[in-house]
Amino acid sequence: MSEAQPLYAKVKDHILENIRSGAWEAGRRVPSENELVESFRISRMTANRALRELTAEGFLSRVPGVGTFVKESPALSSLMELRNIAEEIAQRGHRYSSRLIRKGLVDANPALAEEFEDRALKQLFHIVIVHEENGVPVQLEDRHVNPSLVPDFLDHDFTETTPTAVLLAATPVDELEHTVEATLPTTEQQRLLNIAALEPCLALYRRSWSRARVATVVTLTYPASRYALYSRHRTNARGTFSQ
Amino acid sequence: MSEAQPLYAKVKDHILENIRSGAWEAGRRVPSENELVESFRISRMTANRALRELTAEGFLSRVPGVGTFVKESPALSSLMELRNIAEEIAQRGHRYSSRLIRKGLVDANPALAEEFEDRALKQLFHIVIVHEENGVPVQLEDRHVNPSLVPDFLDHDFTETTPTAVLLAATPVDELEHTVEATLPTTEQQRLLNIAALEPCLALYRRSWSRARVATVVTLTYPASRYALYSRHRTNARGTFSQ
DNA sequence: AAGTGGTCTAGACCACCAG
DNA sequence: TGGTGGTCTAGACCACTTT
Repeated sequence: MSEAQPLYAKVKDHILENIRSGAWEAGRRVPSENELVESFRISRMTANRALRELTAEGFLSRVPGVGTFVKESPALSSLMELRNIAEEIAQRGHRYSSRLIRKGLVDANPALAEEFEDRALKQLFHIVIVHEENGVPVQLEDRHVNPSLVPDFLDHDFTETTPTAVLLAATPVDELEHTVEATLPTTEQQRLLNIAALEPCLALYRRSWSRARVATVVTLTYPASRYALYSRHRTNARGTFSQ
Repeated sequence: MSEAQPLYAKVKDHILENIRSGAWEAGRRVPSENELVESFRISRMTANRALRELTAEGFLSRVPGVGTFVKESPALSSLMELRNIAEEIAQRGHRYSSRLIRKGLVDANPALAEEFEDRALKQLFHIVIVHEENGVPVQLEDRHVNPSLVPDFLDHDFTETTPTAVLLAATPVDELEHTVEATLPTTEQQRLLNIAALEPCLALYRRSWSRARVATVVTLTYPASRYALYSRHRTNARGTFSQ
């Protein structure tokens, strides 16, 4: 299980662990480069790389001549919350159901290995599920999961628990990437979602990272007539908008 | 003007300049670390840092044993941020242009008054703009603006400054609402965006509040083939996700 | 003066890929 | 076999801040 890990990555993990666990609160000073050199028995360049990358990633801030500090974690905006579709539908007072279309192990190909940022990846879990609201298909979920991060993924019966719930319980989500596109459905999608060929769809593509590795890649397809993505949120007090 | 610049930054700038200018197209091999060592008279670690950072920033991709290459820059728009589309396009090294279709004062109707949460609203600013990337329409902006919040809105010439930039400069953004839908284009949209009737589009509807009042309501229409919405963010260190 | 981060060097070893 | 990227070291000089 435990891959050979570069030294700078070990240092980063150690620091992140302390931040995530709450042991090091925002504003707290983290070990200096020289202190890391001693405690990890590494060169200063390696310690520097760990602190520099964590700074670039937004976890730390550095002040020359003073030290390195845990940064306030910015309020997360909510357009793309990881909502559990079953709960979302239940919240609207409707009946949730699902149909499991595919569930199994598939061989990786170069494109999938690239998506998972892991050349060595040989096999992946793959599931396809249709989620229904009052019996009407509203979402087609096509998901690949990294077996090394969630080895027991296929043990679940996804009629009772959604894949999202399983994954959230199994691994922390450190980072999310979303892409939203408009598409016309493939013939298979038309069949599974029971829609016309000219019904436009929203395709939400999402990658989730856990501990610096891609845990799952999913494409969610929504018929336009039955679903829209929505969010509303207050902006952060500092008004931090790009430009 | 010319600040003292670290060596790795000079190397990064040199490479970015070549990418932005189009001299180095996507897929093209960039100089190897050893080649940079020779041409810039730097150490390999410095060359490595430049290439590694540009890779982390999404400009390059590296393949061990093979080389470093200019990455495709897909047209992607951040969902979460209020990005200025002109800067976004410029950032990709492409040419931004726009066509002003409509600009003026319109009477409010009940639906608009409802959207602006202000029954007393009598008139509104209205603009329609087509934004182009390398001369190709990529976004249709249909925007209403609350005159009481941005009285001088129409004084601007939107060929030089985008409406987003004008609004961000004029009022703080306190709250945002987004809805994303997939649509098929109306005939007018087909004409303005120069797309086929069967080209699906993303419709991003956004309301912005400033000081508890709706400042602007905008619908941004993107042809699916030319644009996707994109966001990537780190989750809060404490892992605060809904559900 | 001592400690901090910011940068840089000139080597090194390794895994990987190509011809 | 030679080139590539990936990592690491043990030094170094600098500007800066704190004591």
